[in-house]
Amino acid sequence: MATTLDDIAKLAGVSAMTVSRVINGRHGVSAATQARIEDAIAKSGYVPNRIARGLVSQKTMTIGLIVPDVVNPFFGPVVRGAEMAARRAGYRVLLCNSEGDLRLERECIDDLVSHQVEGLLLAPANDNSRHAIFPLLRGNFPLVLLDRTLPDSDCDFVVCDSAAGARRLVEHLIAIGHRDIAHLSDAEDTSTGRERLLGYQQALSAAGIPYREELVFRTTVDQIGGYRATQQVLALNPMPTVIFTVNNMTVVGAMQALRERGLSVPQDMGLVCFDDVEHLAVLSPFLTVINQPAETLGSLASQLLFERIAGKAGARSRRIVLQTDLVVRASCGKQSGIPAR
Amino acid sequence: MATTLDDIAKLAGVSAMTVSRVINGRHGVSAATQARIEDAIAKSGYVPNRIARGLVSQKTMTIGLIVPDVVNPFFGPVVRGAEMAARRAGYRVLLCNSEGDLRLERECIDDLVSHQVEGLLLAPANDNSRHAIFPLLRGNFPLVLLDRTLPDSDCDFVVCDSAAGARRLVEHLIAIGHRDIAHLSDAEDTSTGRERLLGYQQALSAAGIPYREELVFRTTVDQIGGYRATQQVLALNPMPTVIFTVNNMTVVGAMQALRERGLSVPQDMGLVCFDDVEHLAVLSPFLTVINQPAETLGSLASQLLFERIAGKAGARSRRIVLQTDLVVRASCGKQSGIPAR
DNA sequence: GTCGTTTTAGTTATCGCTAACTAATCATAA
DNA sequence: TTATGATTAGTTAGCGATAACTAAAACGAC
Repeated sequence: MATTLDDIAKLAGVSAMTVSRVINGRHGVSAATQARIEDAIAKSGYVPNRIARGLVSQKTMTIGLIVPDVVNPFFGPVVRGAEMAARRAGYRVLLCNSEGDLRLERECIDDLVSHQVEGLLLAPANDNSRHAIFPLLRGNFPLVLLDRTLPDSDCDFVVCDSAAGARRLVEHLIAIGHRDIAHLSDAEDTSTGRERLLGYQQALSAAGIPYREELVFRTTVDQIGGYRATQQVLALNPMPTVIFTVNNMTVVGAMQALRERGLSVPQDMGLVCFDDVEHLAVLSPFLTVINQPAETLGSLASQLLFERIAGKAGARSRRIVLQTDLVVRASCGKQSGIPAR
Repeated sequence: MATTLDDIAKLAGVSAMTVSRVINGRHGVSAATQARIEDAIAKSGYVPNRIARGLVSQKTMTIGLIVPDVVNPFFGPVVRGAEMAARRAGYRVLLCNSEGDLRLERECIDDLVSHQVEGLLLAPANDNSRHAIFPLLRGNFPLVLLDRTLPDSDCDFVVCDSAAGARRLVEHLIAIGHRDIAHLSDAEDTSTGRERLLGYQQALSAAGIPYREELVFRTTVDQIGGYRATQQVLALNPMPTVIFTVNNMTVVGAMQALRERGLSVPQDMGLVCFDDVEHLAVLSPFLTVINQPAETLGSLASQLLFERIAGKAGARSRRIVLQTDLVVRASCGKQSGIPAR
């Protein structure tokens, strides 16, 4: 296991350099010597030490990927897309889970840089993540943001068009007759949250429906946040007819709160959200959602990153905005007969 | 960005060794010098190179984690559990997605070893994964298997009691009146598949119901496998009254096939499986399942691994078998009034 | 004031590997 | 035969950090 290049060299009766040449497929080694060395390598189960190689070549063949929540089904495909693209480029992915915590996220960034990743894919926790990436940007460190953009940060990114998606979703709600539409938004410290709120407002405005501040609830974008915010929604009098939650975690909490109150969807309350979930979509297709191309997001971001690492990217930052799909199912109520997809 | 310890040393007008001492909090540096060095570090944004440090100390502070499918919601919590436990121990996780492919899995293993991970968590693709780990076991490389065991491999592992889980699930099906129970099993090349089949047989046998080979369908444990196998089930005459699928991916394919044939669950056909899915469980709790403690699986496996890495584990392999929960919901039919959980 | 001890800082070698150079061998051409 | 080049293999140095040792001050005790 712990064999080194020198061990192999001794075993084969040659110098370390000759072994290195064989391993890296360089010419300048006779067939006989090569065979002897390959034999020794096979026998000893030798595996080259990439760490040492990386020290010399300054290439570690790893990139870092930081996501706020690996359990969120949205990030599964993102990770997969990024990982596959990385593999195709001969790279490995160091994955970190920031849990949406800024301190942890910063720790992850420092740690990954310290591990000499050649580039970083970051799905930021929130706007304040920008402070952690400023040093990277100053140092021209290859970095691609994912899912969310950051203010004041001139940087490559791949995101979805949250405003357009939200607008389309709310337009649909309006079209089927909803007027009082509650929105569970995040604390307005993420680009996605802001844009989804914007899309919500735009759709209302286009339909001539006044925007009512009291129908928008700030929450953490997790299950418990959705649960609490929904309790607030249910305290309204009169209640809205539908709830639009900012993502697929809040919608779970919302559903819990609705069920606790004995309200059924969509009869008593409509419920729609951002992010589709594969299992749910097939096994119980009832939630009307905006579906984001998560795997594409991951693989595109990887590709941008590798172009940067290879120095093929130029100084200007590249901004990729992917479009989303409206998937109408039963949970929005009214036209509940509309078939899935 | 590319600053090194030597750069800092020059900046502060000291030797590299003195800087190293400050960074590692060793004593033997005067307060004045220390302040000067810390100043230089802060100004330059220097981050120590762990790769180089690892070369000297032979500790990279990384472990590898190989899962067959990051998109499978079962593995999300597993990854999270492993990652969090690793962080608590000061380690980082190199995540690889083997896609259930043996060649890819072996590549991942070699690659991770080559990256000098100090240990490896492996959720094996199937029994043949054992060939890839034999060299590791021979070399006493810290390794913990996860989710599945491997034949002929004396090795730490953390798995769930699949046989007991399947037995309990099928016992329930029998108890509510099912007699013709189809089972979508895997190709009988994984411990989980075999044990779930065993549990199925045990439950039948205990109830005096003869085991019928023609009700068991071998399939790949993914969506398309579940889809195809279910088509075969539906070709049977007479059809069984319920389908028990080996995991949460096959159940999705099964559902697709049922829907295509216009069959509804549980009225026309019961459907149950291994693995719960958080979103599904809350948003649309209708699938009767065996729930596995996935996050615990991940964090326990990590803990075992760190004990091994620290040399506190001893020669004997530790075998941890976690118990599962039966969650009865509507999809198994008959007693569809039973509330969720 | 001398000796010994402690504190502070610098030197050297090394982790495993490779770039760049050098040395030795052999073949070929003038 | 000697010069010229091609081929094969070895040597040296260095990637960035640290362990282990050494050297130079600084301090106190007698």
